[in-house]
Amino acid sequence: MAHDLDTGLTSTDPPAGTLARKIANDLRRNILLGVLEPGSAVKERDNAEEMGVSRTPMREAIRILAQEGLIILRPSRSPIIANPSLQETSDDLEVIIALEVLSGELACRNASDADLAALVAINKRLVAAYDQADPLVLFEIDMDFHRAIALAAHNPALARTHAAYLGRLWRTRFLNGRRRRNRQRVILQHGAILDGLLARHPEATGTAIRVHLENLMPKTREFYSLRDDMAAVKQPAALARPVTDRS
Amino acid sequence: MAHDLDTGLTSTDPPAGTLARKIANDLRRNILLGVLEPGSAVKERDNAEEMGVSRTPMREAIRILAQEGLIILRPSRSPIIANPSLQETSDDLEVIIALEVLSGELACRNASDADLAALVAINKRLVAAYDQADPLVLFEIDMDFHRAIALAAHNPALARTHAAYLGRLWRTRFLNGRRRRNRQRVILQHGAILDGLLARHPEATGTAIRVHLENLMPKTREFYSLRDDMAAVKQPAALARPVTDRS
DNA sequence: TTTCGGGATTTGGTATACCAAAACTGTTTG
DNA sequence: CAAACAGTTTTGGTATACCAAATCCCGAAA
Repeated sequence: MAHDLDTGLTSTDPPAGTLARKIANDLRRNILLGVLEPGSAVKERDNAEEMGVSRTPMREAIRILAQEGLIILRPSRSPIIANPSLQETSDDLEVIIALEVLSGELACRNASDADLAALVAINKRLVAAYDQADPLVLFEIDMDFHRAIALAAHNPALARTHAAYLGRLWRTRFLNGRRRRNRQRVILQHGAILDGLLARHPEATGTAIRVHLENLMPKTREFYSLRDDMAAVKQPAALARPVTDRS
Repeated sequence: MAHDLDTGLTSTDPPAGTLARKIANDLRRNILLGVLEPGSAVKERDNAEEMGVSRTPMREAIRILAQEGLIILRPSRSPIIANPSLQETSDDLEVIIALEVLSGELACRNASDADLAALVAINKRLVAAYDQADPLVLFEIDMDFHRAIALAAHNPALARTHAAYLGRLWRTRFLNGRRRRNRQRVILQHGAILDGLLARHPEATGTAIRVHLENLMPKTREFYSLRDDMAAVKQPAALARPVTDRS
């Protein structure tokens, strides 16, 4: 199960086990890992032939990824790998904060002992991997933690929506590069969230989640400005392009 | 534009103007109005032939509606019109409350004068239609109001997600029957929301929205128990089925 | 009468073929 | 030399054909 990367399990939508599903998972992995360049076209004909499948399931796979926000569909033009701007990313962040705070509050009311045990176990994994594992592993544990919170709320719709946002944000964070600083802080903040949940204290839990996620906002900004700086090769600001690089 | 009923405009996902889109809009209208019985099967072959189109766009339309939550896809079985249980509906309600409170708070910061003017105009329409219009018109104005709040937040992702939940909840409310009581209260509560927005006071706005939407919770419960009672023809409670009527 | 089995049928999943619109290219023309 | 143009190509949208799994139905056996 290591390195699964299947972040988009929307239970309702496309029947599992179908070819379209497999293609979608495959494409998603390549998108998340950056194998497929953001902004590049996804031509259903070429990709289908390349993978040895027909256009129909490939087409459906593209739609699945589109609804997850990883691919942008354009009228009468090739779909392209999404390349979210800073604005879009912080928009997503705002939404996921609200969703996850709600999850935390609901989890205080609805979580089963098994749910909480799972949270504790994930946290243990994170601490254990503190200073040895590679960043990708840490990232996945981090994702698991947040996913588990949404699951513990026992609201399937919420979990589904949350998972979609988590996937998009995770991809952005991953592609922007992962830093090994601040691990200590992440562990502390996860601990605070866990404390709130174990005490079944909605306000404390919500606050802890909010604090934790709001940390990502300046970090994301930092990543983007870093990227822009690299693109501008430290040229004077007068030459800088506007922040949004998408039409 | 009267009676449009196209609640599912997800800008990203499926290119507008395509046949699949038109079919989806058509199907959605029939589902929302109850022409298509909840729980009934949607056979892509039959429906396609009936509408004089091929299976491919019909298939895609079904997927669109599935992702909106109006149709449930099952492995190797015909998709069926969603028939949300009370539990699922209140789950959706919990989520939309969080989304719309966030929208209101963001709107206090981001709304343009035009956005606020639009809100005021919609509210005026509602007051004007107070005691004359048929319930469907009122319903649409109500939807427009909430949609406009999400739009005023200037967060496209939020607006998209909010619209999806609004569509599902609206359908449930509509199918459960619309009452003409409490119009006065709705108008007052919309007014309170509007006041908060015009004052750009996030807390007041958020609270007003929360109060307004939390009203729906007991009302929804009432509708469902009424429905169950009708199904049981007022028989002794011992014969009542469990609340969830879906597998 | 009930139950079990097998074949016909229904249905979604997949592959392929066709079409029209948009994009591209190389040329022509002012 | 630049801009416009026409033919070709590329590409997504749609229709149709084929396949396999699940279902359904009916008859035979206990």
